[in-house]
Amino acid sequence: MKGIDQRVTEFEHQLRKAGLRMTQQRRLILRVLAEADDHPDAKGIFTRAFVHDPTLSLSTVYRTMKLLETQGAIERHAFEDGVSRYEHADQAHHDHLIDIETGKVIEFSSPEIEELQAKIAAKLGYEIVRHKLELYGRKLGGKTRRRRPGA
Amino acid sequence: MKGIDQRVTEFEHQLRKAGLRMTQQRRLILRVLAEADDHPDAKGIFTRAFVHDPTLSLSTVYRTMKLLETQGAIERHAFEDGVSRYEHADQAHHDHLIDIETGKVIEFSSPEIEELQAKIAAKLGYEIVRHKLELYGRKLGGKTRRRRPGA
DNA sequence: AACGCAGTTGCGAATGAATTGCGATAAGGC
DNA sequence: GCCTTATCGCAATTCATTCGCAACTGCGTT
Repeated sequence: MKGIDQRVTEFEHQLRKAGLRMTQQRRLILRVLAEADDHPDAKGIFTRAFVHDPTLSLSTVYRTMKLLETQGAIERHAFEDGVSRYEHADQAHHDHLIDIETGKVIEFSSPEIEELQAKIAAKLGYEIVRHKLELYGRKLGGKTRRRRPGA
Repeated sequence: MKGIDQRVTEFEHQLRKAGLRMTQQRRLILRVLAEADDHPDAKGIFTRAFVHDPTLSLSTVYRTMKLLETQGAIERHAFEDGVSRYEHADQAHHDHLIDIETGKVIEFSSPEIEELQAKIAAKLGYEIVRHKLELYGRKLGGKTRRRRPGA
């Protein structure tokens, strides 16, 4: 995993290049995002950041999320709960499987599916710019399926 | 294609069974939906219906959409424009390709992708309850690709 | 054909996520 | 350190959707 500080520094350069500034607030929000291993929404990010800086405002979080998104530093998702959820974008593309009972989000990726998508789009006369694939499911079997120690 | 009147009647029976009523408003909205070949949002449905009954209110459209959805008569989609869009659900399952330039929605289905999805979910210990696949793309080639008269 | 009662409606107010206007503040090039 | 201007905090605003409530209307019953 890429270091958090490194990621912050990279983004700072990116901002500078665009004539923008690296502020305390942005640094803090970036840190919160980098430390998150889930997909928090704006309020969630605000809450976590607020602990470290009680002067931070929710508007700033929203503004920063929009900025980060247009800069390509994060991805915004709209799952079925109606709010926008975010995750940092320095990792490889992946899709999501959402546990409809717990709301837990599991990431996965499938080159085969991507390939089929491209093929379908091409057949319809389109090229895919981006896509969204969300699977909503429930855990199999009463007892949690346990992996065999070697499989 | 199933007749509109037939569809309305079917739904009326479905309502009766649930102790609900077939009202003028519901009949009208149902008709508008059945005649729509696109994916209108609440306001769009309201506008089309309002022509036939200027006493109709937007709240009623929203309420009816929710009812129709829980009754399984329509499907609700949340594409990237932030509003809920609807389509009647009497047809086979399909996914959507959205033209990012025109907003046009094209329907398609791919058993191969569905199969892969199930396989992936199973590998993660899940069974899929439903899924959402949206492709966002732009039309290929400067000139509109024309189908050969026989292909 | 009239009755009655619960399901429905229209209206306006309320909600909640996200955005914005504005005066105050602070980043960072000089 | 200074100055320009991007950014911030706050309150007010927007926009989709929902809700409260009194009036109304399906529709099974008499």
